[in-house]
Amino acid sequence: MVNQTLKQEIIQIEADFCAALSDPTRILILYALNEHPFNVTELTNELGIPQSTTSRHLKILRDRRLVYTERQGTVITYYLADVRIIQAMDLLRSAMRDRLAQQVSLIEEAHIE
Amino acid sequence: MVNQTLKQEIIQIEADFCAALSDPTRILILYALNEHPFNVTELTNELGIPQSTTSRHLKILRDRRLVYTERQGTVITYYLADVRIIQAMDLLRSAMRDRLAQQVSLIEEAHIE
DNA sequence: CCCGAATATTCGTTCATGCGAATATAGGAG
DNA sequence: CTCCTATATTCGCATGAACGAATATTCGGG
Repeated sequence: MVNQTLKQEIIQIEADFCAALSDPTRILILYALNEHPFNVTELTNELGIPQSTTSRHLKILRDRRLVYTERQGTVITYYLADVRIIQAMDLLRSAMRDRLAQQVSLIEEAHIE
Repeated sequence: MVNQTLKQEIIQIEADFCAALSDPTRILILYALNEHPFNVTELTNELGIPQSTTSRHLKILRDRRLVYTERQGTVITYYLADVRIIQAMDLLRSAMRDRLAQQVSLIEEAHIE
């Protein structure tokens, strides 16, 4: 059996990976990069937030290998590292939608009675 | 086009959903519930943590509809709400594994040179 | 109605995270 | 070497999340 400490570390890495996804700005960045690559200035304009905020979020995504970069001169272009990240988000989104729909219908039933 | 405020709220809900997944204890709980349902005491023993901690985490998962409950007397059994949650985690896990493997091979290449 | 077991909540503390402004660094042009 | 643009980092602050101990609630049995 696998070392217990190792297992805990893997789970911790997985949690960190998910933590990267638990911020609205970073989700928007990932979905944007899923459309096509962007550089920092473009993303900043796209999101309408300060440049330092964009860079801070990109660092978090970069450190966790959710995105990667290419430099052309002073411009740095960001790419989505793996399409499975978006696939996972879409799965969560569909599960979430069903949970919320169920919740809504329960509320509606309650009103009828 | 969809209301911008509404879009932001949906993204926020999605972020909250992911935040529920960004804690090692909660990930362990979800994978455990994927095997079979557990009640609070069983989960507490399984995880080896204080009972209040288990309940606190379960509340977070419950509020976000990642799990649901059934009561039998004083015992409350927890169920995984949607298998897609685990599917999404597995997708993220496989993407993560590839990123880490790539990182490791880069380090090994650096040693050779 | 009271007790005990199961579960949930509260409390105070500690640690992590997000923010925008300001500042620092890096690279190309001249 | 200097300036300009693009990007990254630092700073102080404010908010949020996790923890364990202690306490509260809920339910069934007697």
